[in-house]
Amino acid sequence: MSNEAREIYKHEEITRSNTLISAKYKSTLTENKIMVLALKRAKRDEFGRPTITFTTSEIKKVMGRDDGSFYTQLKSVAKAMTGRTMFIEDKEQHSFKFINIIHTAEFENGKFTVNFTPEMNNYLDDLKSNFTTMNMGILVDFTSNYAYRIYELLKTQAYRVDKDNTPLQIDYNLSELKLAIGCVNTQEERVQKELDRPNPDFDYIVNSVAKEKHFDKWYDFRVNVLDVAKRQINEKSDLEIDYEPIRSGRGGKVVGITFFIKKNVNYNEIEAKTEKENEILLKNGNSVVDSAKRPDDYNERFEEIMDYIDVRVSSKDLKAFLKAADYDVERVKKAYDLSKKQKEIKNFVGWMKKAIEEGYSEDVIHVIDGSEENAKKADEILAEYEREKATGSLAERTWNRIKKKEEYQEFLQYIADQGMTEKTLESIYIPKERMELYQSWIAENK
DNA sequence: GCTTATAGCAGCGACTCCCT
DNA sequence: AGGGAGTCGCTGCTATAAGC
Repeated sequence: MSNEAREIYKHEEITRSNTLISAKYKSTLTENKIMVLALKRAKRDEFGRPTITFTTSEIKKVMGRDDGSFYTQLKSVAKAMTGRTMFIEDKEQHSFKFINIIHTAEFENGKFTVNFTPEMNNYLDDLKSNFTTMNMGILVDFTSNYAYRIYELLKTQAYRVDKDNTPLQIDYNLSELKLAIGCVNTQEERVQKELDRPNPDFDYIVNSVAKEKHFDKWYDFRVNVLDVAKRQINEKSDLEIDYEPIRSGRGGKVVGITFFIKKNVNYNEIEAKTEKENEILLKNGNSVVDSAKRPDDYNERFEEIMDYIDVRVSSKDLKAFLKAADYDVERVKKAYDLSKKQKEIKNFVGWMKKAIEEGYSEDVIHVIDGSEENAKKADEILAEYEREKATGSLAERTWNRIKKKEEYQEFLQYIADQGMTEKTLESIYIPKERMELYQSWIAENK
């Protein structure tokens, strides 16, 4: 896809999106990740209500820890999730409202079940399609939810930035902004009532109606919300923003904010990172892998290899190839070309790594393939087997065998019914868990 | 266990603008 | 012009949670 087409596509996506996700109060990164997964995979139960059930191991993986605090943490996550609201904006009426997303989130018998509110039926499909991988990557990168909320708000306007990338000016009433990003508790009955009116008086709501509000002091708001948002958005997203306060009245009270937004010229790198490494992020439940000693065009090199290698391997393995080759794309390609000439490779990943590290030439391979070297080869495979057994590649291979079976297509259909694609399955579950899933499906259906 | 980030509050001098 | 109300900018303190 050309860069230009990518730009157009992006804008299309943004302008369609009028539903945003926000937390009532502070929410953790873990909660965000689980929320994203829940939205992506929710399906309707027998009453037509959207619902999703996670296994313990899946949750643990997403949370990235397996210690004693797991249960306590999950409790707070569940609590925070039930406070999630969706932001619905009616631009013509110049009003907006928040609706609750989650009815209950509970942990019972080793399963974490999230029940969405019935209202969510109207928005779920919209959310699934609008909540793209890119947004997901950016979302989990923000450590401040206000930063993310401000990012979303400004991004809806980003399509108006012209080709010269001159900063686009957007004015916000301070109270309106505070309501929109969740600095003020919009769950309060009176607040909701006021917000539902056409052309609501935001200053009145914030100053006189709302009971719970955060960052009432301008300085605190500036330092802890605006400055943090500016820093994080400029560092992590495709936008570059700045702002200025609008003052009026006695004492020079700040009554509004003027934002200046433009495209972040450094974003290509960030984008590649978020898109390509998302699955690893979810797989490991960790933040993105270390970036030490990588060439500047690492992502281009990675993509080149990803395009080149047709065999299905995880991006983690692809990265390992690249690293083993000292980030030399040609060395990886050469090894891959060679692999295609082999009669049989039992462990593709292991073979590739070795081929890259030891620089197999066609001659060398010839000898190894020869009958007199069979014993040596068998030993190598055995050693490889023992080595890989510990790291899980054995399961990976077993999984690849399962995928060749006839009933695998039926299994795909089954998980599709659960709202999951093959890609999602493979990015969320480790091979061992995939097999467990597969086995329980066999047990139930065969 | 120490550090860092987020959140919130109190106090006080500095500043801005309104009003007389 | 200048007194004063209202607000800001900043320091410093505390609490909490997450990361190292």
